Amino acid sequence: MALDRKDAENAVRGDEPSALCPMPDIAQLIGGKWKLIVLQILIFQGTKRFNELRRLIDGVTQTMLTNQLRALERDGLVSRKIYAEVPPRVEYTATPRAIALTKMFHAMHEWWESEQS
Amino acid sequence: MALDRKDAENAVRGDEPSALCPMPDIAQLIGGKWKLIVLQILIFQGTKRFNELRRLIDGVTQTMLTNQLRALERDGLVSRKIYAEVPPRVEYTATPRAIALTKMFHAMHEWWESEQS
DNA sequence: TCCAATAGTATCATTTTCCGCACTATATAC
DNA sequence: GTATATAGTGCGGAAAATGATACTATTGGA
Repeated sequence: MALDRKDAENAVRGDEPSALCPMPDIAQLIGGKWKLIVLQILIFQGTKRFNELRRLIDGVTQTMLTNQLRALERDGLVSRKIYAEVPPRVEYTATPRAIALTKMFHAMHEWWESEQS
Repeated sequence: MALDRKDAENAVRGDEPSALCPMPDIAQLIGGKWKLIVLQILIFQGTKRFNELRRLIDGVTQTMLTNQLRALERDGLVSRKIYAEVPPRVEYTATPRAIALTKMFHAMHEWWESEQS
């Protein structure tokens, strides 16, 4: 059920927020080649360890996965728990801040599905 | 109102779609430094001409704006109408496919707002 | 006659992002 | 004693994205 132009313009003038939040700032948080994929997995499949993510994400390198996870952690979107074991174990979990993105993922998903028709 | 972990996991197992659509494909369409900004403007503020967009988007160069608009047009997200006038006039409009992203923008907006608290 | 405005294109430079490879530590298993 | 697994770090380079600059066409107006 696609919205038409009228709906879209109402979204600006009505009670609804205008959705004109700063995209560059948002891109800073969830942009980049792997961040959305990582978040998608952690949000919808729960906690994962480093190498589990590595295996789930096709084509990601160790370096990049580390980078992106560090950035997500810095921005409070994932939490990192280290277990003092050998071999080492590190688990990554989506924070509430990340889980609040669930609706956005669903909206994206619906959009994507409607495209495939 | 942030969702908790349980909600997130239910989203996978319940009737809801899992929201595990391919992020790389989506990034192809709406990734890039300027695309989301352009779409945001065209969706929520309606049709704009080239130089209007240029003035609205802080820091964008002519080259990049042309690039991104061409890419969006190729992907059926904006339509381009040329008026045979002098000086030339070219108007860009969000297509229904782009307007269907409205919900996603709203979800992003809500998320962003909830962050600022 | 020359400048202004619009919507570009072409070319090259730069910046940012990303990848490959080698390297580390540790304890357990063989 | 050697190999294995995990979760990394560090370095250098390639590739992709982005930017700067100069150029085009047209015509109305000073």
